[in-house]
Amino acid sequence: MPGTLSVIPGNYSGLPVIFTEAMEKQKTIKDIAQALGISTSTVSRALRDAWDVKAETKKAVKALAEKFNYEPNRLAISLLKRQTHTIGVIIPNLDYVLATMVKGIDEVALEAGYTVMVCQSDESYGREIVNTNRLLDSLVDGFIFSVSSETKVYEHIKKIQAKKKPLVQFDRVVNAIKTPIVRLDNIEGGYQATKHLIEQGYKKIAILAGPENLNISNKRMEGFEKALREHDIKLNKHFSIHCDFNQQYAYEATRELLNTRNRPDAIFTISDRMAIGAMLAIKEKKLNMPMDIGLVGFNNEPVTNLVTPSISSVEMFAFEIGKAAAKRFLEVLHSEEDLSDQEIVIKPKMVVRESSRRIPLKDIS
Amino acid sequence: MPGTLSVIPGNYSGLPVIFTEAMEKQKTIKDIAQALGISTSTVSRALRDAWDVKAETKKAVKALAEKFNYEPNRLAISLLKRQTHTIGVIIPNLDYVLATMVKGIDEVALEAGYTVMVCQSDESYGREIVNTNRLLDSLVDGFIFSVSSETKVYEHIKKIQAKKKPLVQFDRVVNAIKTPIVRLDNIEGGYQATKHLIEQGYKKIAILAGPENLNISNKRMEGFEKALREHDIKLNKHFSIHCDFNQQYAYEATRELLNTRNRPDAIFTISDRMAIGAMLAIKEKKLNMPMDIGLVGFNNEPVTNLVTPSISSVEMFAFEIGKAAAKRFLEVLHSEEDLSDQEIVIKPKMVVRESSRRIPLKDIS
DNA sequence: TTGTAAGCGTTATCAT
DNA sequence: ATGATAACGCTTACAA
Repeated sequence: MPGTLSVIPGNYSGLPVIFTEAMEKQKTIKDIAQALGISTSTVSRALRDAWDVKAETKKAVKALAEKFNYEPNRLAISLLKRQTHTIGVIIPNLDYVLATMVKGIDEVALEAGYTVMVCQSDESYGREIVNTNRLLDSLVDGFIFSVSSETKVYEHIKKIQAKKKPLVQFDRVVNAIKTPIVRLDNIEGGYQATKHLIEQGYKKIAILAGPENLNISNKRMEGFEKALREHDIKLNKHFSIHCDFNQQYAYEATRELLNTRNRPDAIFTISDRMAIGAMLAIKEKKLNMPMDIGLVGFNNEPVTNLVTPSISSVEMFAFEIGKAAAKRFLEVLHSEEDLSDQEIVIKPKMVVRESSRRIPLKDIS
Repeated sequence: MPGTLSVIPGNYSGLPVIFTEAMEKQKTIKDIAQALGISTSTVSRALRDAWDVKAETKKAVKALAEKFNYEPNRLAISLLKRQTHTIGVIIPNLDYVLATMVKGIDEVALEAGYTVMVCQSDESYGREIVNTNRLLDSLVDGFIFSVSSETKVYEHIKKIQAKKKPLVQFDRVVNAIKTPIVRLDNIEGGYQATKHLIEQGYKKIAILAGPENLNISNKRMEGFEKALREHDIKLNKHFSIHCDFNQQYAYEATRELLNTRNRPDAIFTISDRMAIGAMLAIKEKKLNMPMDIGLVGFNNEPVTNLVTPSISSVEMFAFEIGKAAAKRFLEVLHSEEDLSDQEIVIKPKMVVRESSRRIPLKDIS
């Protein structure tokens, strides 16, 4: 919908805005100054406990400020200081993983006195652009960014950089854009999952990856291939499938896979939602997990524990990634050092559950 | 943590902020005016296509604006106009339901040219206050609010009203605060769920409700009681349980329930997460659903379809509620009418699944 | 058709 | 210890 992309600066809605009569004006420094018969600059200094203000004056000012219910106007300060103490967060959706990451970002930002503006793009490239522009002209101090699965052109992201706004990428990152990055070690994640399946005796392992333009998709697949190579398992082209990042597509892809003559004996999906899709197809075929077929997902979402059989998955420490991203952002903002070639890489952890445990654990009582 | 509650106005982080040398100044109207040798007011008017500007001048101004990559400074405009085109959204968490509602809010807000600032309080009263204050002094144009389960005192919300900021409550609303409201018909939801259980032949129905201070909790229970009354089932005090709004507590409460001599033959939980908790306890007891015991949840989250047996649940149309809340907010903002005694009430819909279907459907082929 | 000037609320520089 | 003034970037009477 290209129509919605064009934004008329300054007049977004077209609707009239009513200034309610009753709306009592918020008191300002000027009001205090007037009431006290002193100048605004003195008030300003008194309020901020400047050393060169008489104690007496300070007390009077503060008392009146209290009484007036005075609150400084952030807008005015922001305009003057050219910083809004606001972080723009662009994310592709609000699913479990991203929501968890946002919580992490939130926590750190709050602590540091920053407010977070979260814009979710619904995996739409167009909305991502709109959101970026909105936040850009809301004058956020910078961005913490995770691209949508649809995004293949990065002009809007480059625009952030052109405006010299601090920018940190997290989770779904674009390597073509040089910024500080906080992400999972996705190769390792794919590797761990696949290695685990191999160790459980699975020989014909398929992978359901996300769209090809998505970095995390390719990296997890890279880890998958690495594990196969290390164990001298030949790569079967038909077992490497790119499909859309959701349950339905994973279901369909799995159905096709299971209908081939030489069907896989294990499936690794790069998200838990996809694992659920795969599981539905597997159940439909009346195949037994983990005996007939193994299944491993990714993200370690709560749902993996709720289904039967429970689904093995790769824990990605979403909350930690969020926190790290926010911390890194604050560092970028407050340091002169160029951190744009630095990556913070979080190690994933394989969590084994019923869907892929053929060999019982011996060392558990 | 009362420490984090105190905010020093204007200096939140204490950290220094570096103005990068390379940071090329964003061009302003003044720059254009200077370059063209005309006044800023003419530029301002030209940019906004005022009638009283010569076509020629307009063209020149616009061309240069383009070339300069000019973008109006929202902060300055906001300061002048006293409105930020920003909506503050306060929510207790980012779980499925709220995330879905946020999507709805987002969609409407985006369309209307508003940017949304979402602050999630993690069910913490303290964080809710901090967030409210932050947004308040970020000068959002108003609030769309849903209280945390911990919130029992409403001074921070009253503060919003004292500042005459438009305020719409949605989903988890507080009746003590008089505002426009958008919510589910929770009584009806509780009623539908319970009536369904009764119709399936369950006689001893328990309810796991959330905390008592939560409106939705009490309303759903009210519906529950209404259905029982209508069917002449006596209320058993021990079957009405208030527990915390999460899986763990629901699990524990259910365990206790099932260990009583006269255990219930059906459980209605007012959220799906709680239903999951209940289900775990039921499975642990090796009771069969729906035969030995029936289970109905609330929210109709995707997970209800993924577990075995699938869980019956009450669909609450979260996305629609979000959209309606945003629409109502815009109405409040743009109209002089007082809408604060109006409620928009969305009707829920019972979705029957395996966990409570004892009587097979006849009219399905 | 264009320019001047005041103002939004604050801070900072320089006088006094 | 305090005040006057300019500045942040923009809009808008009002004057020209």
